[in-house]
Amino acid sequence: MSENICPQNKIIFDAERGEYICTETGEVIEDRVIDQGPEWRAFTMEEKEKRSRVGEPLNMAIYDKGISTFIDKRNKDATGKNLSQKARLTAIRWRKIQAISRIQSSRDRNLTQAMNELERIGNLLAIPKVAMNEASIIYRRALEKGLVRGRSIESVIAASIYTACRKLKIPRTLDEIAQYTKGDKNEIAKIYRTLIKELDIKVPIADPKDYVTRIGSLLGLSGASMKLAADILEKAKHTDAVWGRDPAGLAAAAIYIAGLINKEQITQDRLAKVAGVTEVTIRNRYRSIINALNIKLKHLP
DNA sequence: AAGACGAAAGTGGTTGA
DNA sequence: TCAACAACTTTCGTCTT
Repeated sequence: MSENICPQNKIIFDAERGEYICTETGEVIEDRVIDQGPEWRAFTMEEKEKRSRVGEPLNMAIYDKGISTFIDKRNKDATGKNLSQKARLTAIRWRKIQAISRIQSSRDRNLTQAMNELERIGNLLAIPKVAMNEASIIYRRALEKGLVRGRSIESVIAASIYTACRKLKIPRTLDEIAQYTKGDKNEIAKIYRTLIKELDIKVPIADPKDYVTRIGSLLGLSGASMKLAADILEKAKHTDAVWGRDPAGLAAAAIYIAGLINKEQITQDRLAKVAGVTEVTIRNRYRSIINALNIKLKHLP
């Protein structure tokens, strides 16, 4: 659909309005996708269930077999007598096959489900292909390392997507990604941190400037104002107005200031909604940036 | 009436003894 | 293990346009 109009990585998804938007031209690629959203999700869920219904009996078959003819380590037969040498060797081989087939099938089932989830979330958020690939690589590595055990596949996939986006500097907030999963934001954040640590992934520090284009285009901001906002952030880069602050909030504040300067004012309310922060945060960031850079606006103490 | 402002209390996670 | 802590949110009354 949209690939023809715009290079894939320039398209963003505005979940609030249910539109795909090109970050370069600000043009709406396809609206009302939200109407399809639920069906998409329902469809996937159905499919997931269908899959599990197909998968389950097979699964049970393997397990039944495994349990009913479970080969323990005692090397005794049913009557308690020791097995012959030959029977013992056979038993060892059986145990190996049993272990391998169980591991492989569970790994495959896991990956199948994970890739479905990746596809689903990726589509909903219009994640670029490169990031999808990156996410799938990250997930596979996590799976090999046993990091998925004890966590939901969906959450680990969500964290993988977030990690891939961070790594490739694609501005997606945790909230946006969490929105389409059952798990909550904090759970995904925690897994994200684990992934970074355990897989030794280097992630560039989130740059508020990356969010300017995104937020700006969602609000129909002029290119000049976006440029100004980016410049403001660049200047504030090494001040304590920026240190350790939420990049989305900083971007929103910079856009707000740029809007004031360029007489292209955007209300804090709208900005807050799009940036995913509160008005109060924007106000705080905006005040500290103004102080740090000594920007003079008419109404200042 | 809408928007901006900021104080004060609340939230949930991290940190360090 | 738990209290202090930082960053952000919620809520709300007041001021400005």
